[in-house]
Amino acid sequence: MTKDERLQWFEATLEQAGLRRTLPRRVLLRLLAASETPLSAQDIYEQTGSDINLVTIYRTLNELTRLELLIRTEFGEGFYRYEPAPGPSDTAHHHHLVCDSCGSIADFEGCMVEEMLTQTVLPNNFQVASHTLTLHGTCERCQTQPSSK
Amino acid sequence: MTKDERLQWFEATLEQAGLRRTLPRRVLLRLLAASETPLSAQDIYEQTGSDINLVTIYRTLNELTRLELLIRTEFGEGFYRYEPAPGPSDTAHHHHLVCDSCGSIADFEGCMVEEMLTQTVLPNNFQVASHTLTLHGTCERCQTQPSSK
DNA sequence: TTCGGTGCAAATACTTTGCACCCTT
DNA sequence: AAGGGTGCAAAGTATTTGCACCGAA
Repeated sequence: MTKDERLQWFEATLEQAGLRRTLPRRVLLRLLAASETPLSAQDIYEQTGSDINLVTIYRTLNELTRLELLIRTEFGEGFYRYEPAPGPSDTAHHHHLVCDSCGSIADFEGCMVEEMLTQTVLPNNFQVASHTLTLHGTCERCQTQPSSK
Repeated sequence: MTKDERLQWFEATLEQAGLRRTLPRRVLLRLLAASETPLSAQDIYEQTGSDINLVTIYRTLNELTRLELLIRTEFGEGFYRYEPAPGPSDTAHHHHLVCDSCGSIADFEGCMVEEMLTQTVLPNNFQVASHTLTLHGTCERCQTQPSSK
């Protein structure tokens, strides 16, 4: 999925939900799509130079998450981080590696949870819709020169 | 691991950490060990009939988590839940099924993430120490009679 | 023109901290 | 006796809500 396709999908989804194409929404989507790692509300606020009200950022993040344009995850820091959803033709979602030493968050592709579940018996016929997998450990940099960030 | 073995492990760990065996700590460990699902600080506060100060509960939960006697997890509710750690002879940890309809949280055994990782290439030689896996979806009850709790 | 959207101020929810007193070791 | 532990009050973060004004359709 290219950056353009992604933006078009965003716009289309907003439209068919009867939502307006406003500046804050576009800015947020652009920022999140360009980011290497999931961003917090505070991160976004700072990256916009405080031009968009923090309350608006929270409201927008909630709205876009409700529309499933964003994914919300908590990495043990005490607040949520957001990133763009994989998209409608979901085939390649990813998960995250969290370094417990420096706090860095990296993506990792090649999730095999789906395959794993075909070999697993779930209690009470639970119907799985999605899943979250986060690996904790130590990143390469922290393995040699501990701490910091 | 029997309930008695678990309690002994708790006491021993407290002792060798130089921590005192106090009423709040015992009560918390007992409550958590007896619970079917992970409990929040508020849950525990209510289950003790408000006998133990909420601040003490938070402090105790942090302390026991630091000692790795408890596992802390966020299930998308906006607060943390705690449950007893698998124990030193960790062989069978478990993960959770969260019903997005009623919010119920159930355990599920038979995690195969470890095996999965042997077949996965992680970026930058990331060294995995632990992982969190949560399945979201619909529980059996909610598949027939939606909503409520 | 019409609602939905935004900003500001204030409120909430969860969690942590400071300090004096208490109790396990 | 001594130092860690607890309770109470207050503070700190993260996030939400009420309301008047603004602006996209």
